[in-house]
Amino acid sequence: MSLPHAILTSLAERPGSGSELARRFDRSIGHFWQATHQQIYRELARLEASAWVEATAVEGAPGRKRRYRILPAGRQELERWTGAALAPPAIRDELMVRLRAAGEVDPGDLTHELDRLLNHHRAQLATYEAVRERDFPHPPASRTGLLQLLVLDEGIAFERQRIAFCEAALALLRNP
Amino acid sequence: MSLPHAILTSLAERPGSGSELARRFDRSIGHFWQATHQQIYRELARLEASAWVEATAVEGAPGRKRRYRILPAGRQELERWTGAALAPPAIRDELMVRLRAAGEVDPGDLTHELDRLLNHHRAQLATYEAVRERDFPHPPASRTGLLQLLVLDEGIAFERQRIAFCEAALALLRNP
DNA sequence: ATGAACATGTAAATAGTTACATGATTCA
DNA sequence: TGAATCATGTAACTATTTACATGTTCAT
Repeated sequence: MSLPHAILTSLAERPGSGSELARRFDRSIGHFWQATHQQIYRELARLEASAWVEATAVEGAPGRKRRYRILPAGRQELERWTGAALAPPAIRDELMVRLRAAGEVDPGDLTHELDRLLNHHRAQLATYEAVRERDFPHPPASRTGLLQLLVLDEGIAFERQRIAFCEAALALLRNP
Repeated sequence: MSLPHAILTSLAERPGSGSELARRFDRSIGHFWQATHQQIYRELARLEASAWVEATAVEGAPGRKRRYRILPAGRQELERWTGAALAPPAIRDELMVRLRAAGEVDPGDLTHELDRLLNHHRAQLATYEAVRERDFPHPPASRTGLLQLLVLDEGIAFERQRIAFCEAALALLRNP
């Protein structure tokens, strides 16, 4: 389970409130580890109970906004986890199951859904490419930047692969 | 949640007992939707309660083995699901979170773990390629076969991408 | 002062994981 | 006959999702 460490990483990059983290997740690390705001708030409470982060109330903000910062113990935990045993990914790919099912029964409206999925992946690819142009116009000099770019490029490669796959599946389903 | 439909698909391809399904998952559809034997038994009980599958006791087998078969209502449900709305994948990729973390703290033994992961993906790729040579020496003629091959080739593409990614990450972490 | 937007949180349901238990057959 | 193996299952726990609730500030 990577959520607590994804949050610690995000807070190590920059302190922030729960809602800010939720938005940051939507744009950044959440592309690789999704989380709802409920998950994030619950996890922040746990991280605070473990004394890995601390929170201070933010005056003059709507709601009862709290700003979280990572503590030295939290950074130490993040470092421990970074080098800890790494399991192979637990793959759960609904699309592949669907296509195997489509080999056994009539696929019905699956081509329509594949079209929608194709649009989603094209949009995601465009988003990643825009982020790349904006944040990495030149090769980064720091190790941090190089790692961020490596991960971003993997996102780009993933979306391209998905697009090609959806196109191939559509071609196959449309030519019986 | 695709598990019930992954099981229905597997039973549509061929009837079998819970333990046989668990083994079949390990070799086939489970590469895209993992499940433990406990999950499979629980789900089979649900599918039986929904009258989508039926079970008959197998005489002269160890334990109290039961053979499951898909029923017409189950095939109909599988068909409905195949064309139903398809959500974009919920990505949870621990490796990417690790590498982002490695940009913020000392990566410690991460290179060692990356090496182990690299071996895993190379082995997985070899497995897929062996399956491909064994089961698809010639282009399949049936739609079912074409879809199975499409999915298998996506698995191969995924493993290749992972291997390239692990190698790039290792190169980056080793050259500071 | 009131409604809109924001920030945080509670509660319940579902899904997945881990550890352990039980019954039946096979084989030394 | 008893240990090993196989097949099925129970129980407890953790993680994730979905729906809803509450309090605060800001702009009208």
